[in-house]
Amino acid sequence: MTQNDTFELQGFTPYLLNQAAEATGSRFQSIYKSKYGMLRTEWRVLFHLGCYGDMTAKDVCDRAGLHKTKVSRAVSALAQKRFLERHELPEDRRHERLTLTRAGRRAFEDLVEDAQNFDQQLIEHFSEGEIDTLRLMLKKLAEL
Amino acid sequence: MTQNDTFELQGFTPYLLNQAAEATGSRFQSIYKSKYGMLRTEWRVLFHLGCYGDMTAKDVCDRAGLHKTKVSRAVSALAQKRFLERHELPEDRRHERLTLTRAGRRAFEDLVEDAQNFDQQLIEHFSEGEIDTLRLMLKKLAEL
DNA sequence: ACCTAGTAGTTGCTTTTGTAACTAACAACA
DNA sequence: TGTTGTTAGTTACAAAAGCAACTACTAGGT
Repeated sequence: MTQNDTFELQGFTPYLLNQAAEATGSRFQSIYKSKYGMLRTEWRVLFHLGCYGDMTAKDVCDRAGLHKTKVSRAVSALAQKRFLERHELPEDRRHERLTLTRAGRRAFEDLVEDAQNFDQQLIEHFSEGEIDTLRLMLKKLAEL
Repeated sequence: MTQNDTFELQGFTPYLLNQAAEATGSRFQSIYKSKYGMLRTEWRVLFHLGCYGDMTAKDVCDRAGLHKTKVSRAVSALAQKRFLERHELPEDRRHERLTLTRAGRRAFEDLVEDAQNFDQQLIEHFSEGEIDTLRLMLKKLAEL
């Protein structure tokens, strides 16, 4: 436990981001996992559909930055839970429109509440200005 | 693509954190992966030893917030690459002190440079005040 | 009509992670 | 000296992620 080079791991941005994301993400995951047995990717797909309305799997990939196999499997899992339905588009039968079922929408709305409470608990440790800065920076870092 | 509930995914802190961490992390990963064939956990263990000096696997677990199986496998992989050596402690033979070899230290020092350059490129998009705020907030979020 | 190229989504196989059970060692105390 | 409880680290098995090949379909020439 000696040694000290100039480099400080605790100041390395990707490491800090990862630690913060891991800590908050895994805590939040336990909520939707215990309630609905959902994986993180399933949660994401559900929320994309819930927040932005019907779209194809490809749209979800692009918006969320997820690989198509991951989305494909998440969609299958959600379909099996009867949280969404797939409808082939007649104008191009390669695409399928994903739509939340009533049960899917209920789950989404339930989890929105949890998400809001969770986020509230996170951000109440900071000032409004800090939160705004954080959000702005994270968005920028995400698309760099 | 219609529908819009009050909840905004782009404002949900864990989601933003995850996107930013994923984007920066995977970009940086490609560096040490291509150079040394290292996985993320291996990189972390290497950097813990390089930055903070010799310690046991347990110490790494506690400091980095990693599960012991993950660390165990990363240590094995690094040992196989001849980047570290394990020495059983005589006063308690359950523990083993992990020490970087010369090759391990060289790899570490090489990657420190990459990390510094990488971080430089990230933070130059922001003001010093913003960076300070970000680091502080991420640390706080990580240990909440 | 046919050929080529490209796209949405799935499937199969490999690598990585997570979980729980295990081994070996120590500590405290009867 | 046992016995019980605890800890560091490994291993075996199951779940999940990554990658590449595949199917089914559309589009644009010729």
